[in-house]
Amino acid sequence: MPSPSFTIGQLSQRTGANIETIRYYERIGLLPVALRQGRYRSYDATDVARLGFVRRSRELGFSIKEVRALLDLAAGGHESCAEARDLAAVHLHDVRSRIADLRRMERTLATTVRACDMGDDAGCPLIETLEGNLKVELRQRPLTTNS
Amino acid sequence: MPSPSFTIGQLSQRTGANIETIRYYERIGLLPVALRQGRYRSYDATDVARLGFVRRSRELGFSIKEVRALLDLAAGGHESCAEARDLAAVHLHDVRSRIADLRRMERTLATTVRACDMGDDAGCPLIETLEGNLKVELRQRPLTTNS
DNA sequence: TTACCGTCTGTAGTAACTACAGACTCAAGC
DNA sequence: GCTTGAGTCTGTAGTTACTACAGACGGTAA
Repeated sequence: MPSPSFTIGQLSQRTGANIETIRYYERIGLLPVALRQGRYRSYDATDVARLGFVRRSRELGFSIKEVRALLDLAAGGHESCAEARDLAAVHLHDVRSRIADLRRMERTLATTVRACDMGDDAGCPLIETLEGNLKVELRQRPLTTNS
Repeated sequence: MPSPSFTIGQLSQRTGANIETIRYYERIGLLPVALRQGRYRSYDATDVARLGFVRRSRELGFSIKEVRALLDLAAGGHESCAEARDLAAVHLHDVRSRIADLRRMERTLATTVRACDMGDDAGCPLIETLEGNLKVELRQRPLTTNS
């Protein structure tokens, strides 16, 4: 018996991908051109799996290009594992360096916001930081000076 | 005496912003339309300061729209401090949630890469994770099984 | 029959740059 | 005086990964 088929809206619900995105993936060849029932696209379990794979990859931060590579590797069987692993390792390195960047931002922002809250400054600590008038790491002041 | 003036290339060197970006900022009104010497743009210390402000803001992850607001606040004097602080606080919250997202990615990637390295799996742990065959949080396996 | 929802194609918009093409200017060297 | 090369100019298009329409069509239910 034929596996049940869905409309694009149903595929969207099942995978969480939005409809425009599904059509976009088809356009760029990340998903195969869908079969038609009349002029409406028609999908089955295979499509759900493939789109699920794409979405999970994207959620892990892989780029579309990387997702393409991963799809190829997934089709290639277990010999591809080392390659897939390397792709993930490179990506992991990238994710870690983005985390480091964001943490630097976080520290500076948190420090200046805190300085604003203490509010014993002639000017605005944040603005002054952005103007480059203050060294970005504000020097520690005794909390007793506070208000 | 007039303050010394620079070409766009010199401004670029002084601030680290690239030339195309400087012209882009002018086009979108983030920097004022530059004076000309002949038909070349001409900049001075004021421009260095303003562009420096923009760059530092961008490095802290503020969007162009937010940078515009910060520039207005900086021009507005110290009454704007509370507003600037709030903008930064909202942004800080945003940065923190991006960090949390990336950390989730990091954990999953690190776990799957490690599982690949242990290599006692019939298939490829990464691919299987992406296929949704494994719960994303891989269960811990005793290290003694390794090799 | 009318209303309404879902789907279709095709195009344009988003953010923040970056990368040209092709023309022009200016200073230095011969 | 001429050439060469570096720097600059304008204007447009490309990048990433979608998202948001407009305007037309299809199918179903009251």
